[in-house]
Amino acid sequence: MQKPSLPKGTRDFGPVQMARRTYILDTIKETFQLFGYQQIETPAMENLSTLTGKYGDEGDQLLFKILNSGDFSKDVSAADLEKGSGAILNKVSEKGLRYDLTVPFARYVVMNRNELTFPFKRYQIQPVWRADRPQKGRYREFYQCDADVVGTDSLVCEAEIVLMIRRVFTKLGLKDYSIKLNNRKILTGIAEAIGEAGKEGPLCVAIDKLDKIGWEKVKEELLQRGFEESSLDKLAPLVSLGSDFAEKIEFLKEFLKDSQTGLKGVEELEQVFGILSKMGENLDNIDFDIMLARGLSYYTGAIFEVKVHGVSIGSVSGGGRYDNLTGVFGLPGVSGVGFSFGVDRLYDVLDELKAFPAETHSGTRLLLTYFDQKGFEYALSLLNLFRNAGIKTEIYPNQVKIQKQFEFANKKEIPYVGICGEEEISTGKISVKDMVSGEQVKLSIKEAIGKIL
RNA sequence: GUGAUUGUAGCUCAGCUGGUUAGAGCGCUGGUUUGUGGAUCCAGAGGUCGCCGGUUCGAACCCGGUCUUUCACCCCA
Repeated sequence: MQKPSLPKGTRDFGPVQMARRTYILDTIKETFQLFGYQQIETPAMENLSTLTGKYGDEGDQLLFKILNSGDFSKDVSAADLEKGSGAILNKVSEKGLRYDLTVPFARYVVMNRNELTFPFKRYQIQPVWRADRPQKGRYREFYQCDADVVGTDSLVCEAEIVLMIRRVFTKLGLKDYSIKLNNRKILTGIAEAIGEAGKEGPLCVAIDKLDKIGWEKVKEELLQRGFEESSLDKLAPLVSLGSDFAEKIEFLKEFLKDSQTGLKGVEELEQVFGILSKMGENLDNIDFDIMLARGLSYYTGAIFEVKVHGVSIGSVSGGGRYDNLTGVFGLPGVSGVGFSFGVDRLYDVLDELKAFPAETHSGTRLLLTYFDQKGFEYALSLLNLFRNAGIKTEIYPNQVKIQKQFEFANKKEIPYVGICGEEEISTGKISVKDMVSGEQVKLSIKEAIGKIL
């Protein structure tokens, strides 16, 4: 007999964890629906050709590939083996597990373009898999909760994303967090303004580490990546910018005055704020972070990232605007914007903050107990009466000592125990014991239902 | 993928520089209570010391490999 174990980076979820996960998921789901998003699901596996090349070289490495069924090595020659794993991959595997929900969604939109009504708002809550090295808040199997709208470039969508994030966080009782907001065009503009046009990619990667490693180290890294000393001097004033919104915007308008794209980015951001204020909303929890980058290369406009303060978990949500997501699948010119909640990380955050509400009354309310065969049969006859009244009721299935049955109720934190003995049977009643207070009263079935409901 | 780190009873951990039958708390099982749980008391069960191999008279402890945990880098929810 071998000891069973789980694959690296995967977890089981017990009853308590599942109750908490559904609490988070229901909150998110309800919010998405409130904003008019419709749910879809896509298969766990996609054709490898759908997935590869969408996440960069790093991403391709992290894809879980599925071995072909049957004799998977029949097409592999000795010469292929010589060339290494790259040469045999497409001969042994043609499917892979989904890496995120955005790419499968893009595929879905392209395949169903004639049936969909645009702008199309969909949400999707499913697990994704990454062959990453597990760490705190990082798993190989985890859930994403995506909401995207495609077929419109309206900035109302951006504003609504902010509102959805805020609503979910409020419902979950989280107050100390910030929705970091930036615009890819501003980053492009900054690269242009400092004389390093087109290099916003490496610029972002390095600058993203500012909090962690400091300006000096960031400078070092940028020099290594081929940035000019003079460019970095121009960049310096941005790094030390204050936190005031208006101040930042004014500064950027001046700083980016020669960059069409950059100014467009600033304008878009202002518009999002404008829409929020027309909706009667404030800018609470919003943090315009000029240095927010985010890795995914397909973002072209707004970018979001949400961090909860005072916890060791990384970002719990992120997203952005993409102008041409479906282009690779042959449908160009479809703009979209979307974001995603990481349930597993939200769980870790709530856990760390001890912010889960006390156990809800989702479990059994009443356990019917008895002493002997007669009582057992009496209890059986009562089961449906309680259940039909809407009370979650169970009976201890094996005839054991009544102590056992009480212990069972105690461990499962069942609040009421109904006792079926001689006296109760002869009077057609039931003794109901409140397991918290210890009080016990003999009641008619009707009265019992009234008490427990 | 690179560099570290962890692994002893169901859980949390002891186990001194390698030396005889590996311990504790909690939990679990049974009893104290033959119509009653959560508290007390009594008794008991449970471990191939992650796995494989090596060094040694002798390994939980030393060495190598492997898996797993956690962490940094990379990247990300």
